[in-house]
Amino acid sequence: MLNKKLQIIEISAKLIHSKGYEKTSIQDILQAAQIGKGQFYYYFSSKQDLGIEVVDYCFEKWNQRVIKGILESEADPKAKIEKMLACAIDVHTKNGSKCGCFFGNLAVELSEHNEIFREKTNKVFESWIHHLEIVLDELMRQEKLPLSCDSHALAQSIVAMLEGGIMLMKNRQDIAALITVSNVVKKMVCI
Amino acid sequence: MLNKKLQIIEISAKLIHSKGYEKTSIQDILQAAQIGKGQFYYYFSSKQDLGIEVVDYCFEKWNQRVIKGILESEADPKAKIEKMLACAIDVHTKNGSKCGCFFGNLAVELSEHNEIFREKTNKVFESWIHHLEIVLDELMRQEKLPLSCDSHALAQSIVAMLEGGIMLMKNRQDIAALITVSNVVKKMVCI
DNA sequence: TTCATTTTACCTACCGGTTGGTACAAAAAT
DNA sequence: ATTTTTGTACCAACCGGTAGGTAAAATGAA
Repeated sequence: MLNKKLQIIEISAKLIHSKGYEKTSIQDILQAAQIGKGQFYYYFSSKQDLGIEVVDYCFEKWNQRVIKGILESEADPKAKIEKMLACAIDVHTKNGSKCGCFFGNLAVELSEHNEIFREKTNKVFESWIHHLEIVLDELMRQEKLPLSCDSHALAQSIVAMLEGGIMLMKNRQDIAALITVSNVVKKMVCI
Repeated sequence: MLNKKLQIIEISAKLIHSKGYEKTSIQDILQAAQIGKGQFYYYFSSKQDLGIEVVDYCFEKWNQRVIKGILESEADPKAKIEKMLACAIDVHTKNGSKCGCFFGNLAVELSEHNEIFREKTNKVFESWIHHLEIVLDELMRQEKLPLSCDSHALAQSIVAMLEGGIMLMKNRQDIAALITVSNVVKKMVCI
């Protein structure tokens, strides 16, 4: 039953998001998913194998929601950026402002010592920056921005600002930190 | 010998910075510091006790260098911000662009589940934002900034940008990511 | 259809290794 | 002689992973 496997992945994603990859033990997953060890190792060959499937699954979900659903949609560039910011605030409000960014957490935890996870998280941010850059180009064509810098540097800085803002939010356990930087982003792009 | 204790703290700081708090085992520390377990537990009552002393030590070092040495110095506000950015780039260049921010890493790893470390890392960022805000106020008095927003929001956003930039740098293992956002920060404050 | 065989799906018990931490004696310094 | 310092042996708990077995379902031959 492939449904069961997906359920294990979704439960593992929540645990890894909250506790981190290394601190999430297989025992934690077995207990949360109410399964035995045999079932786990029937679907996944190792903990790392599960981790990779979890990251791929979350990337796909995020890609559908943010890239396809917002940045590549047929809306006005200003509206796209506003939607993107609102989406981030919405997600982290629902998470109680305390577990941070799934990909950012993994990038910080693993990228120095695990090349596979480093590449996977890196692709998320590269994709985000790339698609945001395209939207910024659209925006620049219809309006002059106060900051005269190339769109790639600006896109990268906005992503950095949001990721840093999410980190401050997690550290302070207060969504206000993210809202504050979100508003500064809006001013940077004249919204 | 208090010198030995300090040496253990410094070695532990490097290990924790690179591997994270949880993944740094006491065995790792014993091996790196060439000491026995008895000596370790003579100086520290527990791993968390060591961790607290390490964070306090690093906070003091960082405070001397960045807060006292740069942001509270008698220089021009523009020069202070430039020094601060150059300092960050210098530190992470020396670290090979791959271990990230000591406090940011700990904030991401621990702040959801360990209140003591959460408060300690939070104080670092609050202090940083506070002192940067004062410098931005100085700057605003002598020059109009392109972004019309209150200095606290701007200070918080700049810290977020740098922390996010450091994360992207770590994830990409390339100092260029931090340099890019650093240059955008300069443009935001008219340097 | 019926029976034998294989495959799928899953569980329990256990493995070697590592974790943070303790007990205690030996050694060194005072 | 006594206090400070340090090495060694050990502990229970936990880690990821494996071995070996079981029950059900799918498959094939008669």
